Amino acid sequence: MSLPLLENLNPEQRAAVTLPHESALILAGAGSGKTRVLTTRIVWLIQGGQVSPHGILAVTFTNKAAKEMMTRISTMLPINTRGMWVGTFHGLANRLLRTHWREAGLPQSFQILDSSDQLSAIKRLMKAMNVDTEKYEPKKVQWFINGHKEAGRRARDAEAFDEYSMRMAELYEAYDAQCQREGVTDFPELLLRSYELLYRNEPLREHYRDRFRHILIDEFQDTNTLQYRWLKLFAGPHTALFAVGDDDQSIYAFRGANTANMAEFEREFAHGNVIRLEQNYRSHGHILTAANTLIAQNAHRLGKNLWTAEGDGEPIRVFEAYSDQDEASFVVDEVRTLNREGIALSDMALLYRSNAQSRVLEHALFSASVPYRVYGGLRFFERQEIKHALAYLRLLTNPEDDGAFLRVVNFPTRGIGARTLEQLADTAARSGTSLWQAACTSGGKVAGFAGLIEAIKASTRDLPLPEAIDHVIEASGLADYYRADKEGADRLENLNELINAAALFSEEGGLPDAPGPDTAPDAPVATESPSELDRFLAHAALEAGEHQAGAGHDALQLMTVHAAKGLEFHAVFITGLEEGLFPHEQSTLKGTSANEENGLEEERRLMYVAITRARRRLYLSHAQSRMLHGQVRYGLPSRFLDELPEQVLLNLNRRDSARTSGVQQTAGRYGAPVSRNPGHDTGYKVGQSVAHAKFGTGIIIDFEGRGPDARVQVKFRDAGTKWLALAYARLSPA
DNA sequence: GCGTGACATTTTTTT
DNA sequence: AATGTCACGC
Repeated sequence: MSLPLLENLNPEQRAAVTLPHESALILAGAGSGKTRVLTTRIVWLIQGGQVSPHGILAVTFTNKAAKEMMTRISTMLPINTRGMWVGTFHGLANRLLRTHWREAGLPQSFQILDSSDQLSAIKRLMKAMNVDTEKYEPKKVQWFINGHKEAGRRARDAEAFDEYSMRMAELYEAYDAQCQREGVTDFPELLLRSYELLYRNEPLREHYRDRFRHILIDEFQDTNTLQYRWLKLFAGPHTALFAVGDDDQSIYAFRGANTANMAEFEREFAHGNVIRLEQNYRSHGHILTAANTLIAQNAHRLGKNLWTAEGDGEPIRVFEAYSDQDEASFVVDEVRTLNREGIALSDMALLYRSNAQSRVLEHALFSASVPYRVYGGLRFFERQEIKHALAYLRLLTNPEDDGAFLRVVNFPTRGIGARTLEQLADTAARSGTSLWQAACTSGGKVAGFAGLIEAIKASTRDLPLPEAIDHVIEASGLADYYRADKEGADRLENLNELINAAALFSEEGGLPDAPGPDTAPDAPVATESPSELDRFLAHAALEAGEHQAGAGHDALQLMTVHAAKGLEFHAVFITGLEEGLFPHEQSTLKGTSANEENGLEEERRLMYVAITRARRRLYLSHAQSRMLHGQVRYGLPSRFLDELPEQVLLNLNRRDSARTSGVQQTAGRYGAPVSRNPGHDTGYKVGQSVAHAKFGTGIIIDFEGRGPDARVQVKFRDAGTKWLALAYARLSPA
């Protein structure tokens, strides 16, 4: 078969695309055309008549990736792709549960809690159970529950060996009971519940196994235990699994991703059917060399080495700033220069390890009037006014939802306080009903609220979705509340935006997360399709919304390294390359030495991801001092800088001789003054890098005494923090 | 019942 | 620095 489809593929890519009907593992390095191979394979399978769109299941991790895949497929394949199941794990699980809600033991209008809803639900539960939240932190409980769910364990399967874990398991069980009572699920529950559904229901399982001939999984290295088992349930004797992944880009182990799934998949399914995509089409040579050298220091790898047909390109620029502000000014200068040379701002990325670092950078960019856009942070559907509006909607469709009830019963304030609610909760608990039902039989202000909800329900029954939402916002008093608030203009605008989002959702038919009416014939069991409101609410929970304004303008891209995965830019700045920040201290400090090692390796993979985002130019910067949690902290250069081959680096500081010899210098080249304690003529100052014969390199973080008594506190990179007497410790400037 | 001020607490992120 | 939580007083 000679298809134009395959023309621009290299031999490995072509081999992957045209694999026979067998399971295979594709080890695809950064920039090796992974998404292209995946989508081209789907198109190739359908075009060649090997499978109908109906027989394809394609799974991704993010909505963005799912959309991207869908778009690419439909441009290559001008046929109806409706029957194809393409989506995120959670989106597909939701689709399954909406179709088979009865068999899954859920109410038809079950709602989905996001992380913060889940945390409130846990706090509420713990309060009702009189659990000491000092001893059992709600966050830890959440972590415990989700961790077990993601490993496929219900409360009764949770390991409980001491008082603490037994109590945790009890809470887990009670939490699940509460969710069931209220008709809500959380994110991991979607997966676990649909897993159990297919596991127990053989006819249903056989139906889907027979249907899906080809299952394709993107970013396989990010799958957790439950997701892998979920996939395996779908794999019948006639199913070919096509897993694409890169173990070197696994950066979500901290939340349960299990890289071992790749090795296991190779053993269980691929049977040596492994294709490596190692040619990188993205970056120039020096950048790849740096990435390869860095990642080679990880012990646990499947092994892979990227190469490029391009030349070496430019060296990697390394810059040491005096302070975080100095670093920010440096970035601003370089960005402007590149922009003047014709590089679009949107083709440059400013990366950092943690969100807190963006503040200083934003400030500098704002002062210099460089347009920028920050990714991450608060998402659209997570804003409080949106959550309030959604809670009203949830209550309309699912009155058992106590969480939604509590969120809005007194917002805007209706004089229903803690005391009243306590009594209401008592009544509900005694009769074993929901707060809503208790409210319907009570009097006073609570009855007023119940009447309000009933009235809204009646008047929105026959309205189209956007108008119904509009009515809810007005009738609930939300609109008036924010109109009265002098800082409520933005919130009102967002509420309007919610109506727009609903209108858009209606137009598009609500795909791909929820099944439209067209998918009902797929099901072996007849079922009513969910209401548009239910589908919209699921959409809101599952796709928190990269729904941000200003996407069309040329702006510098700011984001965490995590958020940058899958993207590429002409120029990339990786900032804050300091010990403790990147690698982050939290990732290496906790737990056993094995955990520490794993933590460090994950940080290194994170650095690998960051480096491989760059096509042509890469900047690495670190600062000697940085404001963190309101205090100045002194940090050593990240060990990752030492792990890069020197011949591909260009030290920008050396061009400025004043910087290296300038012991007296107290201001960075870019103007930000750095405060330093006078060293009392000892030749040492706070913030200075020093070397010790035994402890290695470190940085002076404090100073006390003078003359022969002078002592310095040094934070060593590897040996911890120590006080040293200058008269005895043989320190030397480093 | 509700608003205000003192207090502690800070990873990374998607769904 | 900034944000959320909690206790207290009106």
